[in-house]
Amino acid sequence: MPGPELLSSVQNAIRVMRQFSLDEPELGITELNERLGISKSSIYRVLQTLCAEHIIQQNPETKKYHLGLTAFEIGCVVYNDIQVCQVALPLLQKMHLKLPVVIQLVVYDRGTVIHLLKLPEKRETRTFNRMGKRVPANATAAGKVLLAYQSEKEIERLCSIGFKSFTPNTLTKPEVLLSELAAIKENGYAFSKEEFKVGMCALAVPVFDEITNQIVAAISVTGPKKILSPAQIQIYLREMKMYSRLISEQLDLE
Amino acid sequence: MPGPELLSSVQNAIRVMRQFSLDEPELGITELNERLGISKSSIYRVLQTLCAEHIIQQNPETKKYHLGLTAFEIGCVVYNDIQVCQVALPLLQKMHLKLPVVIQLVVYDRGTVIHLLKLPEKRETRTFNRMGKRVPANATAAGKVLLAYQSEKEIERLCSIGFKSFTPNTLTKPEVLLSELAAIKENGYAFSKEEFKVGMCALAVPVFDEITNQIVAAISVTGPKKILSPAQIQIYLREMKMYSRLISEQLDLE
DNA sequence: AAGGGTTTTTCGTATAGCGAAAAACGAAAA
DNA sequence: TTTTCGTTTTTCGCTATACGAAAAACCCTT
Repeated sequence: MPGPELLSSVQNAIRVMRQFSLDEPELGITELNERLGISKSSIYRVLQTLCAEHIIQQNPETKKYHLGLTAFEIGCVVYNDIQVCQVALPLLQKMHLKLPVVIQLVVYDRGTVIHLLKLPEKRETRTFNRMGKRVPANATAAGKVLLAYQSEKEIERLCSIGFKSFTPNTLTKPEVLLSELAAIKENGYAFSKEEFKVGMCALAVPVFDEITNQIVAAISVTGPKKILSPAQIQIYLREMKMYSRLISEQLDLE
Repeated sequence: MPGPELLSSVQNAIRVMRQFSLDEPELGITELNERLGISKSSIYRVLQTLCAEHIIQQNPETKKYHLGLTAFEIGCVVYNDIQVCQVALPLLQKMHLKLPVVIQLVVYDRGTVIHLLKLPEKRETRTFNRMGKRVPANATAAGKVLLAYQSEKEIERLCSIGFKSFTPNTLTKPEVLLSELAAIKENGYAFSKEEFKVGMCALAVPVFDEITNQIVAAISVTGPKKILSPAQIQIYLREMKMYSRLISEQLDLE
């Protein structure tokens, strides 16, 4: 395997783009140089090129750089491509009317999950933020559901890499995780009790594609410990499973 | 001004990324080669590089390429950066409860406007799609509002380039457009009667930053001709102006 | 006015990235 | 099956390109 040679300047450009995050939306050349170890001149040229296309924009005040509207535009194309978002949003909004808790839709991506949608605990609250956030699959209910239905090979691959821990409850031992995944497939849902954030619990169910039988996403409900009492859990699960089925039904209709 | 030299392979990569759209989410090497006039080998190498980072993914069935989750992830960072989205969404949702029509939030970008949010005519409908869509500023109500408050220089620049027409009603003549923009600043709102799509009308008001007094976005209400009767327009405007003010007030609080 | 921190620019060199063309692949037709 | 056509990959030299180091310009802060 020669591995087709990749374009190093494009790789640099991508590495630069990925440095920007919610926590650090603005970065200067020196910071990027330190973080990436790419020479300042290269960083500068990469930024110039990305700026010319408005993938990145420069703040004239601070001289620092941040992601621009073209990046947003491209990201939206992906979002609109992802069929399950389009189908799920109106349905989950309906569910949200009945159960005004934090409802999320997430997909699997190489050992992590990415948030596609997030409905807040109450209407009116600051809402769809954290869309696009990536979290590890082993530490969340939705992640575990998605993991449970991945191929053995993929699961093994992740086990061989190892898992990060976030709270004392995070599942990191492969043997523990594997039996948990088996149980999840058995029950059709996953529960996470403070495995990612202390004090927070979550419940998740899979969403399948009816034709291929592949898992395409997971729906999760998140909240503080007390919200998810055993009695409540049953109520939530009922709704979640129903909406999961509704989404599945609509998935291949178009 | 020598114009700092830009990285051609990065430029190629960007041009490739931008080819993907809602209408053509999947493209092959040959198609990209035809559209961009870049040699197939270069296209191939660019795609390989982007694939390695999951900016683009290859459909193993068709061998064609489409934008990937990393592109979504990056786009979301931008979205979450844009303060006005975060502030406006819950407020516009409230407005939407009172007025269940199509409500949009858009920003200006070099002669065009980009949709940040779109609330559908009714709850439950397929909703936030068309986020990220780019439309010309001269042909929509929101575009005209945003244009009205741009610098003279910018407006002149656009006039010198010229405007595209979409319907018989589209404003393309600079002198007509300029007097329209003056009227918009006078009235504090813009109206578009079938200037972009036949049968469709729209109403838009500006959203300002209270500190800088700069225009940061526009709120628009769109619908078929009959929805926007003169009497209705007054009702809509009242609400729109109120919510615009509410958004402004919250903008710099954080 | 001077200093430390930036961001830009310059410059020579090595190599990365280019295009043309050949090879491999794959689906559909014969 | 074999052939054909339209893809996508790979190969291969050459040249232009993108590289890093270091110098220059800039810009706040003191």
